[in-house]
Amino acid sequence: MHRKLLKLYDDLYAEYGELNWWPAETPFEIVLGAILGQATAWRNVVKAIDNLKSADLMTPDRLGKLPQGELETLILPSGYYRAKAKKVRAFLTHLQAYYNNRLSLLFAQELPTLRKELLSIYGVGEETADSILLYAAKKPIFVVDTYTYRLLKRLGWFSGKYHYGRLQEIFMGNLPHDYQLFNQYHALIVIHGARICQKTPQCERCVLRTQCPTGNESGIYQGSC
DNA sequence: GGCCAGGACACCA
DNA sequence: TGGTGTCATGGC
Repeated sequence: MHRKLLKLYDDLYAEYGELNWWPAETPFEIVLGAILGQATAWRNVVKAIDNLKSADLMTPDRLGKLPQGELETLILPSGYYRAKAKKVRAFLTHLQAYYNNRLSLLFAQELPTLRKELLSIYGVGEETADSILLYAAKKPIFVVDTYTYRLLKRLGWFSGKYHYGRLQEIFMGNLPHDYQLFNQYHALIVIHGARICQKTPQCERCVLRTQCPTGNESGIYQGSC
């Protein structure tokens, strides 16, 4: 599996190159993006983030003082806006209560401790916690998402239903725990999946949905849909 | 008009 | 522990 994972990485890297994720200006923006991005097309998340930026609310201090109703209105384009407003609020409440709104203090902890703490916050599940850990706190942990699941299923490297821990173990149990590697690898998987699916959402030949028409082993669709 | 998008949680058996 | 319903906007 070690070699296969590295081969897949090389194929994706050859296709997309260095990506330098996450697409955000600050760690706080990454946290917000991780929450607002739950089960949502990224273009809609960008609209919500832009609204917050335009209102000059991209700090825990200022956003924490914003009334719930106004927060809901600003993040409306990202969908599930009432539920997400509660989640953002829960994170901000935690950050204020225990770290005086300083992300750097929160992130100063060891990975296992920090992960457990993030998971204890309402609205922060495994993927959101790991996205924050990897991209905002720069900890070496592999982020799993639906694209990861589809790709590994397609490649025949994973069977059964979606299971975060099992999917994560495939990568973390067979690759060096390197921050840069995990960062780039997950970014490549998402860019690959998102590009194809955004281009042709209904395409039956999409490698991440059905069978690859070329039958290539890498799982990278090498034709045009 | 229907499908889908970088999940998490509540509830039930 | 696993399965299902709910949350919701916006692009194609």
